[in-house]
Amino acid sequence: MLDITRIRQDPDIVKAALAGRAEDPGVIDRILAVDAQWRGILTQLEELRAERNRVSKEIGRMKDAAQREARAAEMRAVRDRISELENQVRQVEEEREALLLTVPNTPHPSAPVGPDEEHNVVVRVWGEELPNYDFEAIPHWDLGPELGIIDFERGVKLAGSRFYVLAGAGARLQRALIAWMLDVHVREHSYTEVYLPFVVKEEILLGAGQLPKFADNLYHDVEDDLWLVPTAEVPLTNLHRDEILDAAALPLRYVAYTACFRREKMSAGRDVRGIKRGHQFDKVEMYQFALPEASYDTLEEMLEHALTICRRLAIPYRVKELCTGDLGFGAAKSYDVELWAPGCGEWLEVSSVSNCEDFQGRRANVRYRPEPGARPQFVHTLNGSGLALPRVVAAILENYQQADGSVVVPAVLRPWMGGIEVIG
RNA sequence: GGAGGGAUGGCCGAGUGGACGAAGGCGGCGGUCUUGAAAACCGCUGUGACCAAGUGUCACCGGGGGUUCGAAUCCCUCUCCCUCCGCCA
Repeated sequence: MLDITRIRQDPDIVKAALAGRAEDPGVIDRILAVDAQWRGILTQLEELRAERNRVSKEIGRMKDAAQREARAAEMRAVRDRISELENQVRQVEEEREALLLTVPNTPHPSAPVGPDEEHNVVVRVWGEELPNYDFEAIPHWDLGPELGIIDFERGVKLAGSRFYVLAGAGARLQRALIAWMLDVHVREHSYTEVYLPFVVKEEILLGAGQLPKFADNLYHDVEDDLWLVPTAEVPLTNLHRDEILDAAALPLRYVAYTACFRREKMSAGRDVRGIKRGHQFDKVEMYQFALPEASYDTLEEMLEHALTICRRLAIPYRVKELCTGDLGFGAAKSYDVELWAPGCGEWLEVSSVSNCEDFQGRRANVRYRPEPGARPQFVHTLNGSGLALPRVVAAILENYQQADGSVVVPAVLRPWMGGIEVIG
């Protein structure tokens, strides 16, 4: 959520920033109009409340019953007027809040400007020598079933399209990746591992920015009004909801494994083959609560943490800086990390690392106190996949395949694979 | 799921209709004293909002609603926590 004070003070700057996202800047004018209305009503309301408080105290001190009743009668009218104004204020406030919740974050000035993903900028490429096979690399959706480690038919039987079953060494490989990534981030990158609920309340989705705009893409349990998490970022953002953190303790670093659930309504018909885009997938997520002055250093650092994983898997990757039109709703600046998959001939997005600045901190009310006695400020939050599992599995299968159809297990994973060196 | 008991400031804990944004204690910060520290004593110590920006006003005692001139206090409701029973990985 954007700061209403900032919108009041610099509406044109905010509008210009949103224009870069191909977002309708007219919403800012509507917010300003409702805000002005809200302030007008609030001023009247508070004046009346001040009068009521003053006179009520007088009444409490009065001895004469008739005089007392006369004043009380006057105050009954004031009370009714207050009640009317309270309803109006609440209504206008809700309207303002509802509008504010739909406005995306303003991009950082360093984000490349452009309307869509065509304008993202590749900033780094690693692994110049793409694998040069003396056989034709086949895609994971053929390789997996042949090895008996990915079962699409039975996934569909159980849960419908976009679900699959991992079996044997395939399931083991995914579990090994999760355990290994968590260990690397905990031991080498100083994150604290947390295990989180996979379902959350509506207000938690609002805090992270998935609601109210993206309800279509979420699974919702109507009976208990709980939502399946689309990413661990959602509960992590709210982990310190309504808290004032100790500035000396920042940054706080968390890493969590969760399953992620997405209805993929917006991507219907896209990426239907393979395990690239399913309704359920596993992910190891990095998250940091940072001081505002440090958050852009933190962003670079988190990107490195994700790239460390890629490099140790020895799979070629590239890093893209997202342009203003392709940034996620809450992000001010993002990098995407993609692994090369020679079988399907695609770069697979395995990580997105973002600085949301104080956008989520304000929505989830996570603050810190800069100095003892100083006013609390909103923290900056950063999230980054470290990494998203199915696509890493796909990339491993396609990069490590051999002419006989078997797949070599990457050296770093063997201790987590019970020493298995080859699948097949 | 059934029965009962709770929810007050960073923490503990008073407060059953009017001078209560809230006693007291602990913790924290500052000071006096001290070579230094401790002890003792003194002072300060929640969050947010609005504007006419002031020794200003308003709101907040789990959430929401109600009664009243006036609610931490009375009523309704929801959530969460605790105890006992049932069920269960």
